[in-house]
Amino acid sequence: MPEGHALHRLANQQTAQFAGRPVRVSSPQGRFAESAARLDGRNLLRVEAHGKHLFQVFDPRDAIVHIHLGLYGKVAAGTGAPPEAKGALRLRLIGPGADGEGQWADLRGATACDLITGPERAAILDRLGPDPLRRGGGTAVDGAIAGARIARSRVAIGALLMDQTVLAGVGNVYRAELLFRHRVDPLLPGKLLPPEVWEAMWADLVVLMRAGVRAGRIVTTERAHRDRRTGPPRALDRTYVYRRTGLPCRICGTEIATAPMVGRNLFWCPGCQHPGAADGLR
DNA sequence: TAGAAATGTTTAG
DNA sequence: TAAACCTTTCTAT
Repeated sequence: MPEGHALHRLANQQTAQFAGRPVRVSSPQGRFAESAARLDGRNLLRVEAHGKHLFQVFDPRDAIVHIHLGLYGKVAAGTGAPPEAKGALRLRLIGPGADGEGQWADLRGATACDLITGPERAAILDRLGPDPLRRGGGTAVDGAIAGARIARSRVAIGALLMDQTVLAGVGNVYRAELLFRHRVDPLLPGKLLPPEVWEAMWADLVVLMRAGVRAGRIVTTERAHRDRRTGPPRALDRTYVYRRTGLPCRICGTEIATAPMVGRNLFWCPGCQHPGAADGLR
């Protein structure tokens, strides 16, 4: 489930599991075997997320495992004895854990799993826009940096939100939900988005993505947040428009529409999201 | 059992 | 713009 919130959650989890201790590193599938052998037994200093990228920093610090889950990469993790290694298991970490109980984490299906250097990591970070979840991210300054890019672009806001050089961590779900929450037409060119609307969207994104890290999934509906004590929300109750094609809009009843945009399915409400409907323009 | 789709990115043309 | 990457899950047959 890899939008930015999932990677930050994963970084927190792996830091808790392994940081500051020696880690057994292997690649049962073989594809990462050479690098795994070089890392095996070394200390894992920390694990960090930037946008949708994960970095496992080993001692000495110039040895970094760069992971990008892509569309279907997954990490399974647990305590105690790891399960029998089967299938395409790219990377397995095993550590002693803080209390001596064994910790393990298995990576499959990732687009990227590479051993890189500090400068290579810096080059990746250079390509990324501000991340609403980075420490100090979520500040108005970071929001303004992304906002400046948006304000001078003729590209549609629905495309800009997916551009990781504009801002890092938003994917197809947050894109659709954020646009709906602010009643923004996805086709609106960036330069026509009023600055005060972008400010509100950025602030909202910080709140939504932090909630996503805590919950381990994307929940954007007020109703699901309100009802959270009655149990976990059903999938279709968690979103306003994402994957709700043909269902009535929760606000106005219009059928939710879908069409490809930047190679991905975009979902929106034609009744709520049209020119002139955005925050601050009502 | 087969097929499609999925929260993503890079590279080639 | 399309293909490739490579895995799981859901739906249809």
